[in-house]
Amino acid sequence: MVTKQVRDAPATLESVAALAGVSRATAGRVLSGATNVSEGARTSVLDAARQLSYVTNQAARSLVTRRSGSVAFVVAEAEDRAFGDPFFPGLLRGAHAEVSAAGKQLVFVMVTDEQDRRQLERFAAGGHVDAAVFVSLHGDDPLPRTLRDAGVPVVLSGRPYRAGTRFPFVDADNEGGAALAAHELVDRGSRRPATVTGPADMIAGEDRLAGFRRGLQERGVALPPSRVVAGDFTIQSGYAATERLLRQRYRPDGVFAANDQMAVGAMQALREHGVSVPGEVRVVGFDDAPLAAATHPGLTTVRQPVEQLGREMAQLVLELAADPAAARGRRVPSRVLPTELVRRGTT
Amino acid sequence: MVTKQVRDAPATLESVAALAGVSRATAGRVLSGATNVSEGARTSVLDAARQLSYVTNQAARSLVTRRSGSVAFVVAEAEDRAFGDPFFPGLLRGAHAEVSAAGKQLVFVMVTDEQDRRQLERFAAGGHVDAAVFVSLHGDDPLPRTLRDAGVPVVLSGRPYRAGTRFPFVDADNEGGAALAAHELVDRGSRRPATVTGPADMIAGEDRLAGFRRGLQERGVALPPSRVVAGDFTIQSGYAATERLLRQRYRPDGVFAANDQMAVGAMQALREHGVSVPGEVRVVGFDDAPLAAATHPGLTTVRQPVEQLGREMAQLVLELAADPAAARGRRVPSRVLPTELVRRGTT
DNA sequence: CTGAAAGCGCTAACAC
DNA sequence: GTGTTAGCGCTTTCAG
Repeated sequence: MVTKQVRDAPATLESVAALAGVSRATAGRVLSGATNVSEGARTSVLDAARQLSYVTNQAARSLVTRRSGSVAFVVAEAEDRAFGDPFFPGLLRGAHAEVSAAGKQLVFVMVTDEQDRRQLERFAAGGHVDAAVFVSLHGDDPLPRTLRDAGVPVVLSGRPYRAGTRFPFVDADNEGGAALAAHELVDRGSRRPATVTGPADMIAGEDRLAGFRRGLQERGVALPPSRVVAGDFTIQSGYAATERLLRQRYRPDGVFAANDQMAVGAMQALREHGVSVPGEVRVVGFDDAPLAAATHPGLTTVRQPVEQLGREMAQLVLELAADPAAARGRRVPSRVLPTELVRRGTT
Repeated sequence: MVTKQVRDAPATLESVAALAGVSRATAGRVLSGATNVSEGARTSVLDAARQLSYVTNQAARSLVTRRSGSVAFVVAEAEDRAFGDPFFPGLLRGAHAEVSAAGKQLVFVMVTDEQDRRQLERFAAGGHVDAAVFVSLHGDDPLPRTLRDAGVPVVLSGRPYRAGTRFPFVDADNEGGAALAAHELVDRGSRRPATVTGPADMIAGEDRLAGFRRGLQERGVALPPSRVVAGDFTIQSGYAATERLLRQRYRPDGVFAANDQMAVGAMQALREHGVSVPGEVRVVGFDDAPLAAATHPGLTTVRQPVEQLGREMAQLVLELAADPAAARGRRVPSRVLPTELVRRGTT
């Protein structure tokens, strides 16, 4: 029968060592996974630890090792845009899985104003995190650089806006995925394809537009400026953009929306104007959000591996934290993950 | 000009005290907000701290105070259901705001399997968190009790499933909100209202059904069993449930869906069957998710203050952590937040 | 009101 | 392989 340890003072390395009949140092070596310990010592320490349900005191360890054992997941968003999208939960989930598997904890940080910023800077400078991943950064935020200068490895989600800032990042292949969408539209018969783009200040949107262009070009189909209309990743903007498209003299017969939300808006507009999908107009989205499977007909879209993106971000930053040399190295070890077309009913 | 402190060894209490010309003890008193310090000492310490950009070493502090300065945000979900809903990000955001305002950090924890469970138990037992809030608990999970028994204050999101488990919780007034929905339907003219319920194992769904019943009763309108159909909070289930409703001999002229997702599914089904909304059938949802504003017409729904729920959870658990006596007290200081009807175009 | 001193529990040299 | 020892930076009695 196991000893109830509920309310007592927690076991310390000292007590474990005593029970195991070894020194504190040896007990410590076993529990922190050092190799140079005899088999006998190892098992008796492990036994003792189990009996006392020993848990290492992270504070004490941190004090001497100067590593906190935690990774910051930073959401930097001025407005609450990031909360509407299906992205953020997946990234969080993936990052958490990886961080947790590494035996570290994920500290969630949201940065909305100047005060938050300063607090995070202090927090990081104080050595409270071993690494940080950044999500949904707007424009050219200086925060990552600040942290990096304070010695904290940083990885960004999404290709950084300015080419000059050499930060490691993890991103989906937006360009390639959009080309896939273009091919699908054309191969299914669209001859006058159009696209609803993302906001100008988001690089993912730009990449998708570029990829769409390339994809059409590869099929020898033109994309006149009149068939490129701007959206902002919301359902409403997809709706409005599509109405604009429908007012044109020569209606498009295919729409690539730069994300699924806008594609849903597009479908609403098409339906309300009595345009059949995919009969008269084909539609392709991007993301493969849960929403995409729930429309009627189901939305053909480009899937990006959201959770995997989160995992890779965490993995990468963990590597950098483990090996500071790599972090300072020339090569920026970014990762671009493949996207794939998910064909449903709108093409 | 401020001294660059970027790469140097971080300032310690010792160095601050030296610069300020006081003892380490006094410096510590100032920086941890004790009152019994002379004005002169206080200002010189504060100055010194600023100059050295001192940040207290949380590890060292924790080691002696035995408090970690962090709060766990625990997502316990067997499947990924919790990730589709608009709920979880709002709760997280609210909780984070409050935790952060209290100068503590939010540690994000996901529990999916037995191993995660054990890890969290150890983590908590090791004193790594001062408190924990639980989100999207299924059925009657033993985890909260385990933590509480380990001395960690716990607050749940949503009324606990079993009445017997006396945990503090924070919840929206599901019952009252659903009654509002019933009133709206009837007051707008529905005489044969129906409802699409949530899954049987989720108390929020039960509460909403009960509230809907009460609301109809208050208006003297009947709800025959044939007009109560089961869903599971997904768009697809709302779609399917509504199709079932439409196959009945006497079609309903109003639908209350227990969440917005199902309401969206319901609207899809109605449209596809050529039924006009709100002309022939009125629809009311629940949650006021972003989606609700994006349908055509806009979805009338019951708003619950999601972010506020998160805030209150954090607030409550922080209070309990600050005052252990309260935590052990008789009274369970749960909080139920009001809901309100948001009228859009579907009624 | 302030200072001196004693640890909190752990790791990392350094001997043996 | 293993034990001894010296702190990591902070809070907290306890004197003064």
